[in-house]
Amino acid sequence: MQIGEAAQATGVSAKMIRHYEAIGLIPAADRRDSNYRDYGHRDLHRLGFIRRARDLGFSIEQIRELLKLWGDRERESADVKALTLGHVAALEKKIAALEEMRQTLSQLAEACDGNHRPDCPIIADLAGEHGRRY
Amino acid sequence: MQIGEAAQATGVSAKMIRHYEAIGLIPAADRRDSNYRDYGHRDLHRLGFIRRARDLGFSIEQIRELLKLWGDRERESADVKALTLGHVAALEKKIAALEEMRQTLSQLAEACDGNHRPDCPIIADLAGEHGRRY
DNA sequence: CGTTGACCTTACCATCATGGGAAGGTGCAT
DNA sequence: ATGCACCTTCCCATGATGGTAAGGTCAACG
Repeated sequence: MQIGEAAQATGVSAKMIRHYEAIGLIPAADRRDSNYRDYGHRDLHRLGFIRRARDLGFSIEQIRELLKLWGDRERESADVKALTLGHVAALEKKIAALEEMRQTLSQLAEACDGNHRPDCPIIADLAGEHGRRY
Repeated sequence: MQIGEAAQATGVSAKMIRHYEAIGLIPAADRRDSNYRDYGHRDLHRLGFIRRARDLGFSIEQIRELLKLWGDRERESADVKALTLGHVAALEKKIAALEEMRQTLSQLAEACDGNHRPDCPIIADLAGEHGRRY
């Protein structure tokens, strides 16, 4: 199977498949006489795994670790769980930060008339004027 | 005031102050005979504005727009509000995406024993095994 | 057989915001 | 005058992804 078909099948772009190979996330694909990369079942499975992990927000390095664990018959589920919980904690931190921005901005926007006049609590806040920091 | 002190005072790194100047977000700073950049009150105020906007997650281009509006006596608060609400919508989208990841991963982690055995619903999910997609 | 078009190859550049470091100049205190 | 802290510019790196250019491969169609 050529790279384009593998990309289609797994939802990982051909561009990214090559990239993952270049950074050693996946082994170098077999090549045909044409020098085209050739993918089989195992490769597709691995790419699907990566795709799913990316969708869940794992970083490339975390995925590298997950792939190692996936292939390790001696793995302890505790390791997988720890990695996952670490990622969940990072997600929560990021969510909290974005949520705070959203909250602040929503309140400022609500206080803004949004008319043709220039007066605007949003600009006032950014400019560091007294009434800020909702 | 030298760039280091301005950085200290505004919380914007010297590195970024130079960068903002290079991309035209702030006007080129005055120079002393030494060729050192020299900052005054106006500059600090502007940098503080940028800092606050960055903290609220606005992109550089959005900040460029906000700065333009800040300095525009003819501005309409509606424009500021619209820009802000657009950003809020983007934040909400991002939060929702992260929240979904968090939710899925939390459930998978909860279902994982986290012991010395290899069996793990997290790996199973990533590998595309049947019971996945919580 | 020859051309076309879809696919592949590598290599380089761009994004976005930020930081790191090198190589060298400035300025003040000892 | 030596040292140290600060400044200057320039280039490179991050993480994940996409774009484009220049060229090779292959199957189909006339």
